Amino acid sequence: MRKINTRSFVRATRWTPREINLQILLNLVREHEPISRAELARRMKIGRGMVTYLTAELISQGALYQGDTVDSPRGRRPQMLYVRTHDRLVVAVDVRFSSTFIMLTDFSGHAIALESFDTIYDPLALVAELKHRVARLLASHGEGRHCEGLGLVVPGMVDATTGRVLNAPQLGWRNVDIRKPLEEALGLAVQVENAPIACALARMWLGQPGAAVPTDFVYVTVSDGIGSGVVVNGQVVRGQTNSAGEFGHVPLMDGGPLCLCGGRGCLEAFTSNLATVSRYLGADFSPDTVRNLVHSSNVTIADVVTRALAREPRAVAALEETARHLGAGLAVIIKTLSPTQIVVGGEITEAWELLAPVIRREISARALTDLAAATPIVPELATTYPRLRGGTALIAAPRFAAPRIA
Amino acid sequence: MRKINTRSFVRATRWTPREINLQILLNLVREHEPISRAELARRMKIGRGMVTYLTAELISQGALYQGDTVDSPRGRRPQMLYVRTHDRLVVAVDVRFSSTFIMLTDFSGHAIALESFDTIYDPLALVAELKHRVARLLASHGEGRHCEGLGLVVPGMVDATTGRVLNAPQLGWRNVDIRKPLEEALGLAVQVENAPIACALARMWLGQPGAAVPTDFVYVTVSDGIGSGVVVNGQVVRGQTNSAGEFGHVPLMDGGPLCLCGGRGCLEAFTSNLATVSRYLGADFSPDTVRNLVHSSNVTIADVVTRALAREPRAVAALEETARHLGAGLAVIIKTLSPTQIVVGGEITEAWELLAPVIRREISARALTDLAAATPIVPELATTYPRLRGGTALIAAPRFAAPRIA
DNA sequence: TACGAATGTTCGCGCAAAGAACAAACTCGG
DNA sequence: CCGAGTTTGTTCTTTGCGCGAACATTCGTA
Repeated sequence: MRKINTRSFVRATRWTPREINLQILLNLVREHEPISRAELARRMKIGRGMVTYLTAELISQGALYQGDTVDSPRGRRPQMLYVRTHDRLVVAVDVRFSSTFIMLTDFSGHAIALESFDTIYDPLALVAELKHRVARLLASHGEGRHCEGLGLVVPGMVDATTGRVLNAPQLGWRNVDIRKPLEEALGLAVQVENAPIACALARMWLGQPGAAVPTDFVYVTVSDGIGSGVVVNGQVVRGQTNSAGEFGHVPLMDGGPLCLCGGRGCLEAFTSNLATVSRYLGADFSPDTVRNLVHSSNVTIADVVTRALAREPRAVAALEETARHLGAGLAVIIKTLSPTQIVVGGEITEAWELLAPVIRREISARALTDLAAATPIVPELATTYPRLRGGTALIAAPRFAAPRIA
Repeated sequence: MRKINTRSFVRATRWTPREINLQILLNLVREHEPISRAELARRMKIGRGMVTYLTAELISQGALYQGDTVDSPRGRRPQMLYVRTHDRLVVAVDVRFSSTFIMLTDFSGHAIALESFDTIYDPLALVAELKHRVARLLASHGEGRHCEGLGLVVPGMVDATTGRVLNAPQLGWRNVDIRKPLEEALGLAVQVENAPIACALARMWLGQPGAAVPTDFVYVTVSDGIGSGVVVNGQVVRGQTNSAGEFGHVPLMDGGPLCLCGGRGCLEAFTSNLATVSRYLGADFSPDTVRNLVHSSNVTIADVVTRALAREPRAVAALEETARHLGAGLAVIIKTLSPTQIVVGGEITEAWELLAPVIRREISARALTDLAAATPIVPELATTYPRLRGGTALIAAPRFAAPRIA
């Protein structure tokens, strides 16, 4: 039951049903390909004539293509339909503190080429570098296929409608309009998004076909900070000021270590990679000293994970302590949003076998009901490049989204 | 951007645009009544002919009626349209621990009659009592007007689709199907809903016309427990198991008083009315002893509020301490959901002048940004019967909601 | 080779959106 | 008092799409 916003509504026209049914059909093909027109007619409960009509439109738009006919037990052999993905390209860009990754993918998120370079913090210089590299990538690997856009994933708060980066402390960006210069330099449609939200979008839109696709879940990223992408009713929750989902700064205790946000006892102060590494080094977490300490010690979170997997006691203890607090934080998410699952991303997921039992124990101890305690907690390994998949999703998803009506 | 659920979608038919535009038109009349056809045509950007056509349909359905013509500076005088509310009735029922309230209202939520009786905990006996009272109310105050349904508001978890009360500890109900027996006994459509969610729905659907209607907000109720109704993108968030919004059991500190949920340091253990009264009485909060203590002392939350308003130091201190923790709890809501406003309901709102500055101070100290710190916190006084308005909204809202498409 | 069965296409009907034309009802100025 | 101008509301025609029925196609099988 949704309320109609009378200040900003979309009226239905004569073409609205067509628009809606085209989109439904496209999504059915996406999730059941290969699929015949007759099967689509059955699933949509419309006549086969209508399906012919709609598919013709989608094929002429280049959204679908028709494969070969296929054997069937009796009767005319059906002609299978597919979503056109392999010859539509997307450039996904992941800007991180140290490195920037560029991946050329097809429309379903399959990687075609990947490269990286040291992150350039000046926005315009970054645009120039990207222009050069994207052109080279498309020339060498594009094979003349059409590029549909570029998805830029940024570690910070983004106004998705304008593509303006509101605040990305790791890059030193505040109120930077990166979309317009990028679009002008590249001649491509550009979408900019916050990293955890992009990861959540990839999960929702580029999941394995056939797998149950969650429409109510939370994606939690554990890296230098704790970020999250919240999806409710199949839509991302942004909140008033694009600042929804700041579970990282939910306090787990009064007092506790000082956090970068100025508060005390924040989830992030216990579970960020900085916190985990400094715990491993035997230091208390305090924002002023920790960065230097961690940097000078030359120990990274990857090292701690590796040593924990080799069962080095101090590393195991540091990670288990992180898991303990993370479990407490996830319990808060479960209580407030009751998602069907929580996805956890970040380097520490490599040691999931160590973390999972601790996290599960903490959640069970805190959950209000057995069902809530059983909420699946799913790791997403960094080796699958979730942020780059997110970049692809930024461009691909709008082509499959429900039209906005009423 | 919403994902289409291919397992459960609604295909558009030839009549879909009509359905959508009828609903948009109805909502425009609702928020701008009295309004002429010509003005509607301008707002919807359709021809006046279309409006005549659509309004004729809505008038024949009994959703709108046409008032008198009205003066205009020049040209033909417009005929004003109104939503038909005064001769469509709704019964709202608020089942609470001690008393049950029944209110007969019109479709816009205006009270026609109100009565109450001691709550009957046996579901079937309650149904029988309601049958008797509703029949009497309609006979004495109905004046032959049609009753469109009954909205039942319950202090507990409800599966809104089936109308089953999953768990209402105050009533001792677990898995009680109250809707079907009520519908059969009364011959009326019945909707059952959790109290804070119903309050949120009333806020969204029965707000003053003209006022900016929030589509992203949280309604927090402070009574024996802390409940909440969360609205995102104009839709209620229910979560996996109808257990979203349990902000009452978010821990504010490690350790702290034991809560009824078994946890420690829950928001509810600091800010429920039980906690406030026991604090006033000088007792620590612990679930076993507190109920007896509060009961035997004969001091109610209303007494504490009254004494605080008379500036009795102990009462003021008890309430300010409650406000301090409530502010910390609301800060968590702001961080996680970033709503455009938070509405606070419950007896303690009578002393809002004492609470507001403390709550605001606590939020400011914890908020991540200035904008977040400025999130409006709005009290809703119990004298406006928010739960009964919620009951009306349960029946009225579906008639105005956007049709589910795609 | 005829028949049944399934897929895919074509065609005609009916309904609603869209917009133009028309009717109605008022003000104002001569 | 009457006509021009203006705004509202209705009616009528055109257009396009959903929808179902009929038709064409292509297979297996008797």
